[in-house]
Amino acid sequence: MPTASNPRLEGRDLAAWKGMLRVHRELIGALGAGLERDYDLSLGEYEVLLNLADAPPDGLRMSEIAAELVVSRSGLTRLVDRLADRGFVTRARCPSDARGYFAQITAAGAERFAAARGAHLAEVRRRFHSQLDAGELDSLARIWDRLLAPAVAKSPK
Amino acid sequence: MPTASNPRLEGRDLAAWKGMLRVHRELIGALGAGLERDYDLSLGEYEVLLNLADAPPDGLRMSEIAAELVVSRSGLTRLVDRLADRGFVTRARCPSDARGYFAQITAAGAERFAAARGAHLAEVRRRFHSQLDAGELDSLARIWDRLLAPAVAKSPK
DNA sequence: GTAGGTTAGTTGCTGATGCAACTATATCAC
DNA sequence: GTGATATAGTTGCATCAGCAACTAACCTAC
Repeated sequence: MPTASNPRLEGRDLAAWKGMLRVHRELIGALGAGLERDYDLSLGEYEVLLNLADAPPDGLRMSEIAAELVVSRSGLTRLVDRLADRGFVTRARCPSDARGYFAQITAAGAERFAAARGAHLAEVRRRFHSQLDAGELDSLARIWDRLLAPAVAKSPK
Repeated sequence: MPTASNPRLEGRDLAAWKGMLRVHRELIGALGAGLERDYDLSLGEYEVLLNLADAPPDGLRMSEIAAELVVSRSGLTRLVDRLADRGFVTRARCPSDARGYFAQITAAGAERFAAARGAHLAEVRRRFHSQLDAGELDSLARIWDRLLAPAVAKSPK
């Protein structure tokens, strides 16, 4: 029972929190390493390609992708730079807003992504989904939903 | 229903997985920013101090801390370097193994950590625990436990 | 139509992280 | 004991990410 003088996390509170940090790091580490090793893609690059592969043919605005990946705009600029240098995406000016760009996946990008997707998702399923039952997956979905809902309820400044 | 030709994640599988990635990034981002802003500690530095504050007086071996934080040994070396430069930890040779060091928290480190802990945990509770009920926290604890158990069952080489 | 403020995206810079290589020590086989 | 191998920790290097500052374009008020 936490108090002002003993704010420590304990028992299930501790396990629920610390477990997420640990599981996330281990899974991300392992999945990223596999993707890098077998397909020469970082997890960030994979996620950009994933979003673009499912996007309308015009592609997606830079900011949309940044928001989806939860990375800074500058981070996304360089992520897309790297993908563009390798010929996996291209940028197209946005006709309705001259400040903006669409990022679009290229044939080469789609091909690389298609190659990586199967193995990556198999690994995600092996390490994550296959360890859990349907009820647990439902719980998780509900929990994430709950935690994301108040995402805008920022800390009091 | 995923198949070899359609490996896509859908429905609750997608929500359970993607939600973790998103929640983790948002929480870590917000919590790290708060800690940095108010106490000039990165999350990694906070976690090192947390582990040392709860450790026996001799401190902890570098490798133990690295394993606990799930960071590389080189990453931990520099994390401890930074904390040592600021006077928050010291290194002591390990008497029983001349290759090793103990990292120990100093009075200044303990003081800084004590100052940060309350606010940080309040924020963790506000953003995480307080959004969930007891059953959900139990579910999470069980889920992380399940996912960490086979941590050593590495991908087939 | 123009001034003020806002938004999209990029760039300079700095800090953090991991891998691979290295040093020093420990351990095991014999 | 001695040589081969493994482990603890650090360092060089390259990569990656964010913040703050910048440019260009948009938008609103008047």
